[in-house]
Amino acid sequence: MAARRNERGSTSGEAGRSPFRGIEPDRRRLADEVYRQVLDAVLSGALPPGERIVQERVADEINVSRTPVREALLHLEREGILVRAGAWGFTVREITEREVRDIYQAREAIEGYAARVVAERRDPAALERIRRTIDTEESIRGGGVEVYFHANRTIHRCIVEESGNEYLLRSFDGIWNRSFAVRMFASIENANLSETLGEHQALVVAMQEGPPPAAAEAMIAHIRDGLDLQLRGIAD
Amino acid sequence: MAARRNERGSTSGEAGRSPFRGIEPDRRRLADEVYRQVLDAVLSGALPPGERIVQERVADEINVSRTPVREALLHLEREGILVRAGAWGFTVREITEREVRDIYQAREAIEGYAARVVAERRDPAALERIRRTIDTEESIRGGGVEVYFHANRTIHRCIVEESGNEYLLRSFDGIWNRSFAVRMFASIENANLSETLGEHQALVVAMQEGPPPAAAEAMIAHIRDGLDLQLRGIAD
DNA sequence: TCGCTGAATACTGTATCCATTGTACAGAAC
DNA sequence: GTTCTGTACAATGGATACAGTATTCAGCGA
Repeated sequence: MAARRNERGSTSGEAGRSPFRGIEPDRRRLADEVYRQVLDAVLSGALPPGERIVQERVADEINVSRTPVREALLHLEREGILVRAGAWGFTVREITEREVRDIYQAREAIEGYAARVVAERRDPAALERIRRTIDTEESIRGGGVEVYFHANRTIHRCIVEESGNEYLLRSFDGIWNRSFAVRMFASIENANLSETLGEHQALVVAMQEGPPPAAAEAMIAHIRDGLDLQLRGIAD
Repeated sequence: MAARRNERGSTSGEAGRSPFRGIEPDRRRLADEVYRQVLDAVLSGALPPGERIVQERVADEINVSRTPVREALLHLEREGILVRAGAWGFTVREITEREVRDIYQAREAIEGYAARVVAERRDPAALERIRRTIDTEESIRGGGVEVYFHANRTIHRCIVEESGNEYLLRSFDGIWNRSFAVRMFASIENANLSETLGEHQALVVAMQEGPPPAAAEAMIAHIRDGLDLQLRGIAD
């Protein structure tokens, strides 16, 4: 279970000057590595809600000291992924239906406004990138709920990226990490997935042609559909 | 300059059960205390942008070890208040005009939607609390820019609180801390302050009577006025 | 059998120590 | 005089040692 750190490609943006690529493009702090691993474990479901997480245990598992583990867990706690469980370390935070609604509502605020900004700019390059992202991600059929949600997230994140606002993007990531963390999508049937996937191209049309507030409303309606889907899954 | 930890009052919320107030109602982690103190120093301007912040120096000043200081600074870095400055520790992050615009834009997303939610609920108690908060805060005339901004923040935060959505509130706090941190309001003239202060009651009317999207638009317009004020201040 | 008490235990929070790294500066070579 | 190199230094990242606290559980007495 060695840490994988070679994800970053070459720094192609400024290539051609030197025969050497940076000698440590993957240099990270151990704390970041631990953060990533624990978050992945939560997102993948390996650490289900309620599971106890003890600093020393984690430290032993990945062969580091408690210091970086502690930093990573505190970070995850501040993000709302973990909660302190008194004298028993941390646990993965449980989620309530109320919180599912809050998450979707916050998404409406962020992503609705991002759609509005994109519509205001009406930048052809941005719209084209969004369109291509949708084409790519929607073509990935089959593979279950996790694949679907990854595709959906990629599409929605792309729109927020194209708003060009770092603060909106940061809020987006915080909210989506939370929602993934609790695996709120576990109960959605594959059969329903295509319902919302097809709506994305309509969003692009709204951003490209409609007035900006209408683009926001289209996004909000789209997210509300997703919430209905989610709540039906919970009810079943 | 020893650490002050006796700020929390008695736990009045659940009083009456025991004649003793918890023997450690003020029990906090040192790291939180350090976080608070450094953040306050940044917000108050005692640590201006560009100022070097060294862990050991801070630790000496408030008589703790480097460990809690380290945690606090890393937390502030993740929130975007500080940036790492290579071998010179941390510094308070500078801000660009572009970022001022992004901050206001993100506020439009969050607070605009919060106003919409409040308008959708149309809860008399919530509206009444907002109205009272506005009355209280707007009555505080004089005292300079900092007082004005504190009042303004209190009013806006109250509206987001009444949306009842934890995620919106969390995003709100993150954005406002950032904006305070860089003291982006330093250049606004007192003379202009009353311009926007008077608009708040109109917001309540919009939330109480108008359709929810109109309440959002009213809030967005109000924030945009604030941005204009801010940018005029920068230009001067 | 049930409740109370006190010790063992299992954690986290804090302090301190060590290793690593990046910067600056002085001195030597060209 | 300029540039390169080696060394000193400053600051962080990580490991480990220590202290405090909350929980559990065993044992004792009513």
